[in-house]
Amino acid sequence: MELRHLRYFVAVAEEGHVTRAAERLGIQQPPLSLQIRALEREVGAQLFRRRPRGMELTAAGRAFFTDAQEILQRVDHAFASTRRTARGEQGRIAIGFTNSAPFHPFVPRVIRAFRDGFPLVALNLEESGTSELVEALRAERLDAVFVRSSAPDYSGLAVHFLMEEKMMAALPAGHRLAANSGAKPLDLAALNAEPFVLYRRLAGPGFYDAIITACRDAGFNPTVVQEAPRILSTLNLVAAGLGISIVPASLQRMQMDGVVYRRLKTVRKLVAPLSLAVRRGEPSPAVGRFVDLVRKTAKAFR
Amino acid sequence: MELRHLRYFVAVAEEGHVTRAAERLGIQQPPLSLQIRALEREVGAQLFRRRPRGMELTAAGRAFFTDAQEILQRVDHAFASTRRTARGEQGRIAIGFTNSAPFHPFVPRVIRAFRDGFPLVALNLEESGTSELVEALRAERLDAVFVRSSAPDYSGLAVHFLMEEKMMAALPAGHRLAANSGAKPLDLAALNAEPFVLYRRLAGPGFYDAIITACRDAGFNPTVVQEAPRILSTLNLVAAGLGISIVPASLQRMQMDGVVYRRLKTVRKLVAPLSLAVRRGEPSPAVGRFVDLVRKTAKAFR
DNA sequence: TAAAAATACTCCATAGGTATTTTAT
DNA sequence: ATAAAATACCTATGGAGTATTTTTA
Repeated sequence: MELRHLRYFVAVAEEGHVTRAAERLGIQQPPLSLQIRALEREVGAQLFRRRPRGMELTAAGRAFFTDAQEILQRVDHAFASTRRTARGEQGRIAIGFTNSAPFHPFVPRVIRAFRDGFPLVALNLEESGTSELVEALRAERLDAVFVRSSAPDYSGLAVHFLMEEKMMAALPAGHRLAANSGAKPLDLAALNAEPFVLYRRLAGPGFYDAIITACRDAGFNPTVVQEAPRILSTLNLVAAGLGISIVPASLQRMQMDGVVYRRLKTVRKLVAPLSLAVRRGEPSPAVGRFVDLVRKTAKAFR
Repeated sequence: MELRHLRYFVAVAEEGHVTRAAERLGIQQPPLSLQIRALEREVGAQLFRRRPRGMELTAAGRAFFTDAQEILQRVDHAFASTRRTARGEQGRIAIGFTNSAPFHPFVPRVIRAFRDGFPLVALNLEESGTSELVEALRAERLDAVFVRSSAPDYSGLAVHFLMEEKMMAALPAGHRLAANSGAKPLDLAALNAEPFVLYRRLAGPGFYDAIITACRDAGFNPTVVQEAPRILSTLNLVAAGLGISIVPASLQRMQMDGVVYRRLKTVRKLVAPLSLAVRRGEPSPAVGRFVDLVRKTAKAFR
């Protein structure tokens, strides 16, 4: 049995005449009659009662008619759905974020833009530490990951740099250096004797190492009094007066009581990059669309 | 596109190799390759990524795979379902009963037997007056009707006689004729002066006319003091002492307080037939099965 | 280099066309 | 008598077979 038989059968059932159905199908009556009889033979049941003025569905024919219509409809649906998937307009993408990424205004904005542009692509969003995300990406549990480190082990992955932002000093309110916060940028060396609260090294080695290196370049070895598991915890600890920290500028959006931000003199490498990592090789169309949109939006954002 | 393409596609997707799939399908590799490419061309999307060691589904291919499997499964289902319908093992039958029919023990028994024998045939059961039932049967709202009249207007219908039962006198408890109820059959002429309560003529002309005729043959014109809309109402009125009635023997099953039954001397035509009416012409297979079972069971029942 | 898919061709089964007959009211 | 399906026969498209080449890890 072939779909042709279903198409022919439906036409005859709807028209009630082999001749009229043949006309509609663009073929002649005799071959259509033969195909219908072949179908009946294969199904093993009479589908039509031959009347002198046309064809009438039997009970079995009515049952088959319902199914045949559904099958043909499903075929059309499968074609359309597959084409959409190939164009990247339909599917499912799993996206990961490091804990600090969602605070950058670009990230929620671009996710929203993708949702609007590709409403048939289902998004799975997951927040975790950089190393877990990269592992999940390699294991194909995630398709794209927003990371903020400049260079962990990205082998086998394609990392698209999106943008970077300055780092700022986060000081407890009332700290001596917080006094003239509107003033000129702070010299890193001025933090020389301060106790540091930093985002834990294991979860995201990028920031931690960059800060330590920058301090050493500025001539001192910072005292890290505590590591925090999440970037927000870092600010909570600063607010509690345990020490100072250095965080991406976008964290200013968090108007957190008890924390004052102060610009830092530009130092090479002491920046917070934002990148999008995907697996190397041909991505699924939907992932391709996502990467394209993220890169295009990032270019416009800068 | 034809089902062949779906069958071939599923085989290649499942095997991961054109060569192995061709083997499984019993054809050669080159034509299978061609069919797969033709399918891709018609869908308008690459379904496989050609690897040096086999074929790998693309995202679009995975989407199509799910649909293709469902479609093929549905085709199998349609065939099986249609065959069952043709054999009368599946479908829907609407059956009607006159008000008095369900009291005959044969009726619930045969319905139960059909349910057990043909569990995939859905039954719609409806109880109504004979004329309404016959009209519904002609209008194809019903497929088979249990009737109890011997001869209303059955033109265009096939009426299968199933069995008949005696009529009995239903007397109020304490009635003078109810005294020796275990005694010999009552002569109809003995009811000569009694007030009669009868099942209304409009709903079921059969009983009414048969009783009147029988009484006249016995030499008197019965006084009908009330007509009841349902056979059970008749018994309620008898129990209330309004009069006596003549009802099918199966009504004895209703052990109704205040009603005593008494056998009648056999009188020609004063019997309660039970018949099954269907439309003339070729019935649907399920209806055919039903009629066959009812007639066969009735023969055994007699 | 080796396994697998693609290409080039040949063949024939069968879908479809043409002409005519049969059927049922 | 007539409308419609069935039958008979013919044609040719395209699915499948055989032999060979190309591809890529």
